[in-house]
Amino acid sequence: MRAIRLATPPGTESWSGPYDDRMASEDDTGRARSYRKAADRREQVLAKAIELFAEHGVEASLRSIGDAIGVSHAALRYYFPSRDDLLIAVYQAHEAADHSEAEKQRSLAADPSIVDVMKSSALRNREIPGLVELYATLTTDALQQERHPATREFVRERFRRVRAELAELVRQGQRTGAVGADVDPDDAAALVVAASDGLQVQWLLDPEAVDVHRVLRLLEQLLPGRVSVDAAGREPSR
Amino acid sequence: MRAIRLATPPGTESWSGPYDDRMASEDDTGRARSYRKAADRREQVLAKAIELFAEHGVEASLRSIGDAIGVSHAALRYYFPSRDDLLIAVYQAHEAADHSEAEKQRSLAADPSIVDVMKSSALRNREIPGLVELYATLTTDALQQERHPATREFVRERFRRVRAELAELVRQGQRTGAVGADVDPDDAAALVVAASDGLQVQWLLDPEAVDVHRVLRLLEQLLPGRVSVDAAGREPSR
DNA sequence: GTCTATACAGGGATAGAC
DNA sequence: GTCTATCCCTGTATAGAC
Repeated sequence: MRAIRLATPPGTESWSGPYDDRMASEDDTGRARSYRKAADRREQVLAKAIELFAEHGVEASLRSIGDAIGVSHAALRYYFPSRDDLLIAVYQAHEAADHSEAEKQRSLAADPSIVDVMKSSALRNREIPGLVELYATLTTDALQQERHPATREFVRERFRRVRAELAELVRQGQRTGAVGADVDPDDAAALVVAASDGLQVQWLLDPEAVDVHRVLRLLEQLLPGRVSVDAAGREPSR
Repeated sequence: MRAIRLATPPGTESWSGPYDDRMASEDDTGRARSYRKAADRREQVLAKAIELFAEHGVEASLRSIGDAIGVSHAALRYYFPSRDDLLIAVYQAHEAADHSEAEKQRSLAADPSIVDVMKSSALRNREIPGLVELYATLTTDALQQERHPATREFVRERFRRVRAELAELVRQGQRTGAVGADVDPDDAAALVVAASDGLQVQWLLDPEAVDVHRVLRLLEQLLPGRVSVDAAGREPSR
């Protein structure tokens, strides 16, 4: 239906078997031992959500997910208190998978620049436009305080964390002289995140018109800053 | 209820009087002469929408707007085919007002740089977070093809137009030597738009953490590019 | 502890009143 | 030409089955 793909994080493969009622077994207290079942169900919901978001974009409804696994839409809210929480969980599942992917690549090229990080992230994202759409949606949902309080907190914290990590990379670059000393690390971090996010939105809307990777390369050429660039017109070697 | 303000564009002041049924008068064909009325009604709906979006953010419902002017929510769709069209109209009303404001400021400082344009826009936007929220919402709604086709077309065209205008500014800057010749104008335009949009989202979420104007100034310092910067560490004079 | 039934408010859409 | 009634499909919320 839609040319949108999401990465399937490890451990969330679709559960094709019939409903496995482990509630039948009981422990010595006589209470249903349903922890394992609950965890599995949650995984099943998450996996199906990833699948349907990949197929139909963020527009996939809770009812469609519930139908697909044979429960009512209300049942989903037992595992995910709101649709927002499910969206967040899907994004986090991707984030975890993407992080280990990034680790793998990072071991190849040590001492990455701030833009390197975003560039390789952007390259990976090209394969999963559905996820990028979901991320962008979370980001603006977060602006609507009363309708999306959970999303607001999640996105706000994520921005803080990412900015802090990137600012640290900038400081490292300044110590090695790769980045100009006149660049404020926090400002540079905010700038790179903003550029990266904004470019991906433009790209989703107009893939022919905007090349995220190329524009980020432009930013990379600029970012060394005037101080170090004055020395020479050299390429950043990383 | 909410510390959100939108600019009230000229000609859309709230219509406080009772319902003015000009349909009573007829022209020589005997048909109701309702053009004037329809135009007024549309203005009234638009004004009330601006008011309620300012008060409650984008979350204001069609029903609340309809209630506020004494018609059913379905009636609004006679003037605005969908809620998206109403959102777009509100944004366009702002855009028009903002454009004449920008013209006024531009006459003061001739030959503006590409970032100058975004900087002064960002300064004006600081006063109207509700509008910035609405713009950001339009932008990601546009990604959802089947749910928001009208928004998609509007936003896509707007991005194209803005990028083209800014790219032209970059070319001007390259002719005067203010911008390095090694900077691709289209890429620079996409970059500045992306940074500007992305920063405003981060600012809305965390006003203490991100200073849009200051980060755009950083980008401005970077943007002259290596070629012209190699010559000297001078400030852009504009 | 896990889930269904059900009700409600929101946006979208249509038929039809007048 | 302007608008209401009404229906469908969302996500949210609660009561209660088991």
